[in-house]
Amino acid sequence: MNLNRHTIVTCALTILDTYGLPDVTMRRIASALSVQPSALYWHFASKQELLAAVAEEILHDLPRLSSGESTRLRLWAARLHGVLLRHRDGAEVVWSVLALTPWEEGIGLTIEQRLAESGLTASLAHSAAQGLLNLVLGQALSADQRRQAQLLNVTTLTDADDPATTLDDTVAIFVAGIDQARSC
Amino acid sequence: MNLNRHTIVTCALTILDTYGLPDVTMRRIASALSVQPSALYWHFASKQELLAAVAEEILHDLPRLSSGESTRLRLWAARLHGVLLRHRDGAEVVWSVLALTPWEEGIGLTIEQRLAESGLTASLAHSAAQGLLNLVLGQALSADQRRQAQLLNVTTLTDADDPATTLDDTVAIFVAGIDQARSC
DNA sequence: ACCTGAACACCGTTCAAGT
DNA sequence: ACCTGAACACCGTTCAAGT
Repeated sequence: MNLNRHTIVTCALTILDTYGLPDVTMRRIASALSVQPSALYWHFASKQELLAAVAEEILHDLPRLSSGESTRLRLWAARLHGVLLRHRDGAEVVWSVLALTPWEEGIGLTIEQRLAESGLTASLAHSAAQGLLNLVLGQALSADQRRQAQLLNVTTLTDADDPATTLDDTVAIFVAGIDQARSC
Repeated sequence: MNLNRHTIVTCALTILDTYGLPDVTMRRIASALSVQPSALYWHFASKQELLAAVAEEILHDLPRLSSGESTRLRLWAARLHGVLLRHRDGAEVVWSVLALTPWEEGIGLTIEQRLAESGLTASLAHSAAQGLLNLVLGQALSADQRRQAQLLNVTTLTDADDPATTLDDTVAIFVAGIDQARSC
């Protein structure tokens, strides 16, 4: 009783971190809040809408990439990566929500604008922004999946790969490629 | 009756292409084959195992990146992208399966080997291979998601973005970055 | 060896009805 | 305005039993 959107989102995040995305179900959230599943539907029209709010919460600490910061792309990418890895399955949640968000309203747009400022053609800026975003999300998703595989020790992994290092390596490569394109 | 693994996989692929991944359920496949759901479990231990076979089928047409082909990375990436987009939700299926595959047995390893041959350090070759794979998978996943959004016309998209063009743009950037790293 | 039938423990969502 | 209770149409998986 006395529910509100924020309480529900917080509860969902707790379940996410503790048990993972497959366990984030409407019934599970409801039961954790000692409420009927149908009660959630007064506050959210669907599970998708609830997950969108969860994704927003995950991205809340992420600073905007403001004007003139095209040189800090690597830093910003690392921060996005860090924010995603702070929650279990964070990358998957954000990705599933970003999929339904028009590009114009997503975080990719600010990257595109910085790249356009820094002298890329509009078309290349768009492609590069999309690529960089997918690269960071993809690395985070892979890291999450490895984390899960290790929990179930399905795999005997030889690598003690640090996700943050690998992320920075790949982003550095991509940014070097962008700089190359700029000078042509 | 008279089921076998191949028949089941083919049926699953048909449902995938026609209705999308959410509709690929054990019960749905069984009913399409006029069989009880439990019958599938004689041939596959779980849905995961079935999906792994589906992913293998999707990747079947993909040529291996053989020795000395590091210069054809762009071409190979385009082929992988193409294979993924040939089936609805293809990228998602392959990604979910690749997540459970040890790196040593996945398609990423061959990329890593080519890059190592071409003069990258072992560590960088590993990162770059992972990044390139995630980039291609990520672009394919995004393209799939846009395709779906357009089917439900959730979004009024301004872009007539060609996925293949964008893919090649981003891969070209990444490969340029790799070449840069090689010459240092 | 290969499949049926029935069950178990779940899902998301809807909707009349209560307070 | 906000929540309960009950239902609907689904899931993946197991397992005794049939042939």
